[in-house]
Amino acid sequence: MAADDTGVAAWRATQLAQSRAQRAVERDMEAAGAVPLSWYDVMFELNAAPQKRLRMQELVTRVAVSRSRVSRIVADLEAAGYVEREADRNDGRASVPRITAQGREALRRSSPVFLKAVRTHFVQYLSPDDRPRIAKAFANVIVAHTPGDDTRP
Amino acid sequence: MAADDTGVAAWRATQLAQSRAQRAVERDMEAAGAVPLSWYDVMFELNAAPQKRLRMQELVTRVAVSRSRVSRIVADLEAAGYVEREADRNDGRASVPRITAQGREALRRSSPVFLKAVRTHFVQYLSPDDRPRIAKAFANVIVAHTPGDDTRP
DNA sequence: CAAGATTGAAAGCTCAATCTTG
DNA sequence: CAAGATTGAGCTTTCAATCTTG
Repeated sequence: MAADDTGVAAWRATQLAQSRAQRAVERDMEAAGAVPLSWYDVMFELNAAPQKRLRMQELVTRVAVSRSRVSRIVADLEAAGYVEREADRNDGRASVPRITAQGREALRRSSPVFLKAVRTHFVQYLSPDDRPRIAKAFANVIVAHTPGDDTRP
Repeated sequence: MAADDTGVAAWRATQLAQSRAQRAVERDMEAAGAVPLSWYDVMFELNAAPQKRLRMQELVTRVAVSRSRVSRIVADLEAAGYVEREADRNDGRASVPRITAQGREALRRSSPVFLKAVRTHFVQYLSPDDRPRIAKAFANVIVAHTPGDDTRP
């Protein structure tokens, strides 16, 4: 039990730091007239993808919200003109959102706000050593919770 | 900008790892009939406090949810008999929840479930070196977002 | 009138059910 | 009948307004 202390401490620190920093970033983005953080995350992933598009399933594995939430965010982005849905030639079930020129423009405008907010509220407090270390450590947690790797019923 | 890469990578990894691990822990606790994670967090902090009690304001600085959310959680805990509210002799405005014997019992029962879930879904994937390092690094983020330290209008 | 705390209204998010296609 | 995705219903969380006390 006592041997778990540092593990539980890491857990609690992660919860607190993440929730506080996230709320601060969201506030900054709203105050600056940027897109909401949830929109930003989705558009960022689409923009980084090979053809500026991703199947919904792929998208879900890259962002921190549930499948149904992603559906609604993409619907909102589509209504805003930031995303268009394409069909997959090989699989009619799939829905493949792609970021539009307008969407890239919105992303471009929001990007400095996002980067500054993340730096101000989060990155600034981590030593340069810690940054890649944290990214790498958490990558292990993430893959463990990514469908396909797990022992699932 | 390129110099920020590791910082942003740390940000994204933290968001993903935290949200996935938290949902997994919540599922395990519910499946095992333990108290919800949000209840557990609040009761844990009350139990760790000097007199097994804490002013609402103090409590808010120790958990990862908003002031109003803590109000509602404490109300629910009170309804469940896990917490009682006391008045502060020196300040009639304050509300001072204290964990009851029943609450401590519930905490005791849920504790192994919580610890196992956190180990299984989170701690296990961090190297023993990383654990205290992450806790320490994020402590800086947390204090920066704790009222009183900040330059606030 | 400021500070501690609660509450009403609304937004965010998820689960389970559903729809569609392989 | 399984897999990809969306949707309806409902719980969770927050924001802003309110109530109470210093």
